[in-house]
Amino acid sequence: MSIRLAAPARREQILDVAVEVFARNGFHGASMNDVAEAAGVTKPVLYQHFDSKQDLYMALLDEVGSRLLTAIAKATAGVASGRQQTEQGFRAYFQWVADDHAAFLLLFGSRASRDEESTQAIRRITAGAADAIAPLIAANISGDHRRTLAHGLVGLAEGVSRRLVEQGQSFDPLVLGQQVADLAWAGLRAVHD
Amino acid sequence: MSIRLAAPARREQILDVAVEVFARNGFHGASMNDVAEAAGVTKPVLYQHFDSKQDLYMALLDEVGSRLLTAIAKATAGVASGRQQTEQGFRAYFQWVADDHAAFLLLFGSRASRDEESTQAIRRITAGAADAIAPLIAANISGDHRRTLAHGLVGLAEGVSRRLVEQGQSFDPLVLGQQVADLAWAGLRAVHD
DNA sequence: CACAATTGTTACTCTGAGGTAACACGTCTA
DNA sequence: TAGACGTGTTACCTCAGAGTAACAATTGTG
Repeated sequence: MSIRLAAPARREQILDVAVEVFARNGFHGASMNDVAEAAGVTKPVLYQHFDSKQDLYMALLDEVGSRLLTAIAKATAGVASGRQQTEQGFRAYFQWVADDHAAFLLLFGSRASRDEESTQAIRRITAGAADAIAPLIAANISGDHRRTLAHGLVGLAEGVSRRLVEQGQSFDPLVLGQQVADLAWAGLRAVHD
Repeated sequence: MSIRLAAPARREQILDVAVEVFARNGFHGASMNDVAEAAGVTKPVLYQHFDSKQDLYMALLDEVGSRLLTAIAKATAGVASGRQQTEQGFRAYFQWVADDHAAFLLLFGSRASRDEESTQAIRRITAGAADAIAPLIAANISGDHRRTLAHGLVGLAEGVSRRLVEQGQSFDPLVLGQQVADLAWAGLRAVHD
């Protein structure tokens, strides 16, 4: 028998290990048994805390995604200039990636398998990030077009991060954030209609 | 009994419909029965042409990915200036997306579920695209760092496309390519060490 | 200590789906 | 028309893995 934990603590612990397991093996590649084993527990315990595998997965996406968006929002909150917002936003993004590779892989890694429901959840997250970027485009283009380009910049951060994480390279989020912000900011200035 | 087709024709037809089916439902969301039904045929026929579901999937990724890389290579081949290469490259990318939404979703859509093998295949494709972009960065930075930023620009195109395709929006690849190239080129110029 | 509530395990059910053996139908050639 | 070859179908096997019922151990409370 494993160490007993009170329900809330067990729930947290399951979430913690499940991020790792799903990040490593993907949704379909990881069984509930795998998660249970990683938590040092047996399968029915998981079902005391989550209705289904899907339910567990969604809880993870929500938790991890809101951590990302919150980090970006906090980082850009007190900053006035668009240039600075860009830099602080990307820094927060890369800081989040550096702090928790598994979280990044869960949301954006190549093995993040997705049914309709989780696709929506992840869309909400990227859309949230894009909404933070869209206002920084000065050019006089339509709101929709603006959002499309903003999604491109979210993809930019994603592409950079995916390579670094998958290669297992360590990086300095401050430096990287500044460099990507340089690129992005200059790019944003160059947009015209 | 369905219409009889000669083996090579049947194989092609299966590949054609399988792109659609996998793009719509993802690897795990689509069963071999689904593919067979879409092809107007029964399951064992699939296994006359492909060893396994995985084998079929890999054939699709290879085919579709090489079409993308070839299109980019062709578009940038005869062009001298980096600025022009950037524009032609992105235009080819968006043209490919516009021509075949399903192909894009198969490789980069949110439902492209991936085991180790297909992850590698898709990495090879994005790496190929990044290799085309990397030399365009003028700044004196390390090759590795250069490739990282290049992967970012691949992600840029991916992020833009994903939004447009998932929203079902039509777009002009020439115009979009130019706009994204404007952004990317200005960004690339701004990179420094 | 008694016994209730909570936490955990063993051992199962059941379904979806990948894969296959055996057979049937068509078609082409002699 | 015989029969060989290529193409397709029916009907099955098999197994991983989600989910659960019944039971056991632990902890807290009068």
